[in-house]
Amino acid sequence: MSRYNVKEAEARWQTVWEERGCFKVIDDPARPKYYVLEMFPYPSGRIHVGHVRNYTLGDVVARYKRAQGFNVLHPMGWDAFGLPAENAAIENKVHPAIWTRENIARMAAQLRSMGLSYDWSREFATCDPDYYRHEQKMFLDFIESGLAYRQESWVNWDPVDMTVLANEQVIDGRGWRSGAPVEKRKLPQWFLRITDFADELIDGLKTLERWPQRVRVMQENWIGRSEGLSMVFTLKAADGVAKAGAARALERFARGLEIFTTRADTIFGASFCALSANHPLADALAAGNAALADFIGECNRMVTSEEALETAEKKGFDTGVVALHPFIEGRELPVYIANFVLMEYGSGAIYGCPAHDQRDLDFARQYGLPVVPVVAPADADAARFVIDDEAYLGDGVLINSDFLDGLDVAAAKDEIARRAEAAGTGQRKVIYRLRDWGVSRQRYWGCPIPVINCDACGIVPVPEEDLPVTLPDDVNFEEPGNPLDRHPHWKHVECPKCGGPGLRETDTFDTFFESSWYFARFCSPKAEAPFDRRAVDYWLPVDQYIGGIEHAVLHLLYSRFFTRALGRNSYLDVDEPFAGLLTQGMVCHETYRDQRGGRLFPDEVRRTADGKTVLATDGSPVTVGRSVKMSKSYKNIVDPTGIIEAYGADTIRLFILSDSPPERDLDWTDSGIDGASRYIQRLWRLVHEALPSLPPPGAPAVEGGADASEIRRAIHKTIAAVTDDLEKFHFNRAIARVRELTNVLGELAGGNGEHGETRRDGLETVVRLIAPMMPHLAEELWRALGHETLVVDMPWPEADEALLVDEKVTMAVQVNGKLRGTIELPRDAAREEVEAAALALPKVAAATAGKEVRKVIVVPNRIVNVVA
RNA sequence: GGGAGCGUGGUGGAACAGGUAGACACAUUGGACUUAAAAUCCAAUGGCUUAAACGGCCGUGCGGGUUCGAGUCCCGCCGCUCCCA
Repeated sequence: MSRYNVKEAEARWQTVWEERGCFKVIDDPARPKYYVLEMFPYPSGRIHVGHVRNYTLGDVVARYKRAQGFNVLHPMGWDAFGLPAENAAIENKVHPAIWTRENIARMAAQLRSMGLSYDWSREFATCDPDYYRHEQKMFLDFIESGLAYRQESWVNWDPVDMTVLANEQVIDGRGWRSGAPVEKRKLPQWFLRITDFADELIDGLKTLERWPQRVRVMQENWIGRSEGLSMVFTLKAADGVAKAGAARALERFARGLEIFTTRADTIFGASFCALSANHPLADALAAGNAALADFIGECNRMVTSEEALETAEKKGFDTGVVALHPFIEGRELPVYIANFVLMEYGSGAIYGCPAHDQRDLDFARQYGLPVVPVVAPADADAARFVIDDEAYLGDGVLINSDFLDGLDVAAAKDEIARRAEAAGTGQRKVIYRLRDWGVSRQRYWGCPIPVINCDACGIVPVPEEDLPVTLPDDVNFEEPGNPLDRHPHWKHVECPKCGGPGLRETDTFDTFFESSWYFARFCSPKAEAPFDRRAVDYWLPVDQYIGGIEHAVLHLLYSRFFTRALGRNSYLDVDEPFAGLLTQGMVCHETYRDQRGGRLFPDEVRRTADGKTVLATDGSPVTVGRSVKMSKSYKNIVDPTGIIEAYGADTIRLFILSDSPPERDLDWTDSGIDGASRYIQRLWRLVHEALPSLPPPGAPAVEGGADASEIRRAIHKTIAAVTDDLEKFHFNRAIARVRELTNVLGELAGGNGEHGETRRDGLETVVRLIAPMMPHLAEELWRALGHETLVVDMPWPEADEALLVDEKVTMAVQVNGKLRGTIELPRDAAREEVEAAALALPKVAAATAGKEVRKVIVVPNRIVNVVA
């Protein structure tokens, strides 16, 4: 028997789908829609296995929903702006636009070879001026509606490359490329007011029932809402230490020091105040105090991540200024500058209550400050409750707290807030960890920010008729710095308002800007307007979004915000862009090292007959390391295009879906690929061997007796199970179920031609069930089975409910919870009958010998437990 | 440090809602076919015990608990992963 010619068949069916326009979708309000989207790729040059996994998952969903009768939108495009193109320009002297276009062409061809059901007519790249012109208009509307604003802000500056670095490009305080120490610089930057939507973004998470819980938790933590109290403490110089400088500084803070706390209930345990090194009062005090100025300098050099703040030694500098306790007459709290207080959080000033905050406690122990517990666990002896080296963070009853004594934490917070508000010294306040989104990037390969700076008129938006502001092509990357800024004339323009000399903004947008609305553009990619309202109203939200967990916060949060911002500017009418989210796991592979410890690529090693892993060239031993995420640095990468060439798209698709559930990490193994390939050949053979003994398609089913009815049950149970599995994205289980049915049919294949109709039904069912997962093979076998139609146009098979329940059931019989045997009975047999059959088992009799049967538990059709 | 999750054969993983643990594969071993190999087909495959078993015992990270019955629920440990980073 011949073999399935994978390569020839896959190319042929891809052409057929293309020629017939199978996946071209039109808006049809009369039909239910389903929008499935995979996170579009950055065109880095080649697709990798992670892409293959992502797009395979999406394609299965798209094809399955299509078979179910949905009008499916399944588009693909390119997240085409970004830094790698500029790096390529520097390293290979190729223009970013050309590099990007070439990569897109190569990757699109690779994707096409996978047989994905995209509507390619909707393809676009975000670097198309026709795409980003809309984005520029949106931005101008955001400025108009107050959602975008410009402000001076700190950036990481690489003095050698003369460029701004993202946080992840700063490694140990040095630029990742130049290695030069990074400086902090203040530059005017554009921001989007995402914090305006903080509460909405939190509330919206509750509606996203088809999102993974952990992504919702991550976003909630990222936004970090906390409710607290802002209070003003009166300041004065401590006795005997007043200095001229301090006095002047205090004059500026005559109204007091604003502090923020989420634990106002602990106010009676306060023993000090602490300021951020960047607090204006710190600045003012440092003016007359060199030691303090030094300390502030030291704090500024410190890494200010939250992690570092948690673990670093708590350090402070006593300013000699004291704050008056708002509720204890005459109590003075020393004011420190402390390295663990952030200016960005709250007001940049806190009071410390060491007994109930670990950082405050560490600090108090270091500087010998009092530690007074004011909250004790409800069951503790208040008089003896002391704090050792661990702060008490739990709930409890207030002690040592004057009028708060006896209240619980929540009531105490409330009472303090009430009194502070009544006295005019405080105010309830909600603060967020989330900061506004800085969108300015000092880069060439991005969407130009469409504003002009004029000395006379200030910031002037580029008039709508002048959009898009496009990038100049004639740039060079030979010199450091932003080519847009260096360009001889690009930035020099007339001010649209006064006609005087103006300067274009030379920054471009953060590339998260483009990815925050691409899903909406896919609804009407060719529209003159950014969105055709009828199209977006029909298609949005995305019903199923699929991508990597690494975007759990930024991209997904920005998109949720952007959708709302577009709503506020009347572009769209949905709140949540992605109704369902599936986050796929990483693709992993073993790692290899040679004898000298150098890393090896998987294709540099081979397995010997006795199972050892050796170097392919000389057979020397290789150390096998554990499986980790595929990456260039570990060299544990596999090129999917090579696999597709050798084994076909269906094989790689089957392998990717087979073993691991989509959310979990997937271990890439060569034997897994072989196994997938074997199944494809086996199914092809099974169908072709059966063909001569099958009736023609469409022949009426005939009753074939008990055997045939068993097979029919197996077929319909498989349909029901696979359907359920696909609904829940349990693709690995779906494949297991199909393989089971294949095994059942395989045992009949060489038979004498009995039950022809049933066997045909079985094989056709398998073909239709695998169609979303192995679409080329399914078409090939569908045609082999004598059909003129395409399986891609066939409706999803439906299970016959009547065939899902067995007439006979096998019930397990336990004695005291231990399995002793099974009994076979008609379904829904009477309880007495079941009991009698169970007790009649010799093993049951043996196990209960000499004991009294106290109880018999019968779970209908499942289990009998004899308690003796 | 805080948060989330996960621990099942040699391996990836099944087990819906507490009811026959190990489906489906991979790997391995034995056999058939073949001059031979590949491919394919058949069989075995959690551990211990046993000559062998349609026998017995043990078994879902560890210790306890709830229940007629626990991989699944509860409590306490141990280990790993991810996120905040």
